[in-house]
Amino acid sequence: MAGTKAHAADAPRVRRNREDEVLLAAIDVFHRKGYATASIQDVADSVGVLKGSLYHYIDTKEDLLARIFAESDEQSHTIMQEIAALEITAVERLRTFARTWSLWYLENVERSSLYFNEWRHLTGERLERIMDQRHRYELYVTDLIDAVVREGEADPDLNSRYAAFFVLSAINVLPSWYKRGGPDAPEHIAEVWADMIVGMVCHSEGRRKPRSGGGRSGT
Amino acid sequence: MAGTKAHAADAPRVRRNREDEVLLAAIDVFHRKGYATASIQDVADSVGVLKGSLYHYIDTKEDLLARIFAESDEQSHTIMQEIAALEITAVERLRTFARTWSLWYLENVERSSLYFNEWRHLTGERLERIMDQRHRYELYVTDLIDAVVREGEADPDLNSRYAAFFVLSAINVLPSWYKRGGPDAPEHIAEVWADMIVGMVCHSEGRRKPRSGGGRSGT
DNA sequence: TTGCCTACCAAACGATTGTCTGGTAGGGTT
DNA sequence: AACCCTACCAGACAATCGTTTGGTAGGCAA
Repeated sequence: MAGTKAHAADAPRVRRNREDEVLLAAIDVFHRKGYATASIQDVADSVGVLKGSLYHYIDTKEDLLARIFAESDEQSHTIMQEIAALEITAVERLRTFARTWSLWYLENVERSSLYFNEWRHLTGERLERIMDQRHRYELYVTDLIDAVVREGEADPDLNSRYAAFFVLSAINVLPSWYKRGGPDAPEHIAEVWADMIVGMVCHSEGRRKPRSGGGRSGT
Repeated sequence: MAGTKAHAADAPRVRRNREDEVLLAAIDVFHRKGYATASIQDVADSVGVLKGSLYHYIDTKEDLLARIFAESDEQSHTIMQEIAALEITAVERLRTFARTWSLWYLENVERSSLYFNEWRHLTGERLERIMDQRHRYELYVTDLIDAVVREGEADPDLNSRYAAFFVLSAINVLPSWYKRGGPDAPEHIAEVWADMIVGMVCHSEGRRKPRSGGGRSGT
C-alpha cells in the first residue's frame, strides 16, 4: 500500500515519482513545441533539473517518446477490452466505441495529439508496433461497420473500409480542434460526435429503423 | 512567349525554373522527413546544390516553408471562388465543396499534408495569416451547413459548428490515409467521401427528401 | 573589350543539439 | 563505522544545424 518502492514513500508528499514527473513534463513540452523542435533541455527545465540528469531516467530522447506512447497504448488497450466485453448490438457498439473514444481523446488532448502527430519520429521496432496498432484499429472499426451492415442498419452498398477511415478520421482529429475550458463539456461533445458517426454510417437510403431503445435487440 | 526572363529560356529544356525546382524539392523533403527534422542540407542535396547556394533563392528556412504555403493558399482561393460562382442548392454546394476539396487533397497529398502538419512552424504574421485562413474555412462550412438546415434538408437541431468540424476533419485527414496508386481512382474516393459527408449532414431523423436530381431546386 | 548580373561554390561561423563521463551528497542497510 | 545505491550536478563531447561571407565562372549588354 506504500507503493512499490518502500523508501520512496517517505519523500515529500507533493512530489510524485520523479520518473512520472519526467514523463508528464515531456508530454507537455513535446505537445507544445513538437517532438523534433523540443529539446531535452526544455524537458529538463520543465522538471527543474540539468539536462544530463534526465539520462538517469531515460536512454535516449526517442526512448522518452516511446515510453509516452507505451502508456497511451496501455490505456487504449484497456478501453478496447471494456467495449469488447459489452453485450450489445453492433450499432450500439459502434456508438459506444465512438463515444468512449472521443471522450478519452478530449480528456487526454496532449497525449493523443502526440500519438497522432509525432509517431513518425519513432524508428525500428517501435515504429512497426505503432503502425501495427494503427492497422488493427482500422480492421476493428471496419469489422464493426460490417457487423452494422449485417444487422441491416446500414446501406449494404456502404464501403466499410472507407467508412472506417471516415469514422476514425472524425474521431482522431478531435484533439486538434478541442480547447479545454470551452462552453461544452467533453461528455457532451463525445455524445454529439457519436451521434454524428452513427448517423453517418446508418443513414442508408431510407432503410433506417428507429433507434432501438438503448437495450439490445435480436439479430 | 519565351517566358519572363529572356535569357533563361535558352537553358536546357528539361530544367524548369530553378526556383520552382527548389520549392518542389522542399515539398518532397519536408513531407518525407517533417519540416523540423529535415535540414536545408537535405533540400540542397535533392536539388543537387550546396546548401549555402539555396540562400540565393530563399531568405530563411521558414521562408521556404511559407512560400510553399503561399502557393497552396493561392490554389485553394481559386477553388473557393469557383465553387462560390456556381448557382446550386446548399446541399449540392456542400456536396461540390466536399468532392472538389477531397479531390484536390488526393491529387496534392504532399502539399496538403504539409499544410496540416507543419503550419505550427511558421511564426509571427505568417502564422496569423494561416490561422485566419483556417478560421475562415470553418466559418464558410458552418454557414454552408446552416444553409442546408434552412433548406430543410437537415435536422434543425444539428449543431452546425460541430458538424462543420466533423466535415472538415473528415476531408482534412484524407491525405494522411491516401497512398498513391491504390485500387481506387482519386475521383472515385472523392465521390464516396462527398456522399458520406452529405449523408452525415442530411440524415436527420427521417426528414430527408430524395436527392434532388442533380440540378437546382427552389428554396 | 569592359562591365554587370546571375548562379553557384568553398569554407567558415556560432549556436544548439543529444549524449557521455566522472564525481558527489545523502539516506539506507549492514 | 563502513558501505552502497540512488539521484543528481558539472562539464565536456562531437555532430549538426541555419546562415553568412567572399569569391568566381559565364552569359549578356554596351
